[in-house]
Amino acid sequence: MNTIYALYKILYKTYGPQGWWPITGYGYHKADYNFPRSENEIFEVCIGSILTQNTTFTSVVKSLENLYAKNALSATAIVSMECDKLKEAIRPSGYFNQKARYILEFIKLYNALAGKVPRREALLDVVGIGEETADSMLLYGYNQREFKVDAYTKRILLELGIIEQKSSYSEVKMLMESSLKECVSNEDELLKVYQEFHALLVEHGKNFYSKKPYGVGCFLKEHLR
DNA sequence: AGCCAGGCTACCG
DNA sequence: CGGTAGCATGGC
Repeated sequence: MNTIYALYKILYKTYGPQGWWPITGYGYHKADYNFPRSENEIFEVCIGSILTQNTTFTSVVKSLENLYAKNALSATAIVSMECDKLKEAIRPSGYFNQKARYILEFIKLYNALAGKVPRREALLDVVGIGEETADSMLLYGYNQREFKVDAYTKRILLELGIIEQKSSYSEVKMLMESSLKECVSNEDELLKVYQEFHALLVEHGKNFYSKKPYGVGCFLKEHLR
């Protein structure tokens, strides 16, 4: 068992299953991996992935509920909305001008897919979709084995001395994926580990890595010694 | 009052 | 290439 997988086991034992990605009208679905359950739920995860950029998820929930209340939580409904109405609905998540554009740009690709799984490269070609957002859509919307790296992931691994400050997104992603593949041979199990691990890192990050100095009281440091 | 949040683009050197 | 201002609202 390598360090990364050991880290996962500690977090899972501490916090348990997280049930990401939460779905409007249902919420988190702990220990139930049969999500998303429909085309519209896949779409919702993708839109949520854009909305959550540099924003708390509670704000995203408000935006998604605004869209839901307008019966506009689908690709066809959003493109037929007035752009100002879209902005109004997603306003709570911040950056509503750019995010409205990003959503409309994404929908072009989404419609062209006709239900198929997008290639990572195709997602990255969409304005407003960077590496983390692409991996978020693929991992939680399309159940693809793509590890999602975020600010907490880097912050925690840096504090533990596992990566360096200058480590790039793809370097961290590859480290996580190669380490986990060594320990988890079953592909379905590996997908679950990717989904839970990222959520667990966020939960742990909120607890010990949101304000400086980072890592005060973090028990991972002791466990990995 | 000020800092941070489940980032990305555009532009700089 | 790596580094950073700007984007905007809400919560604490």
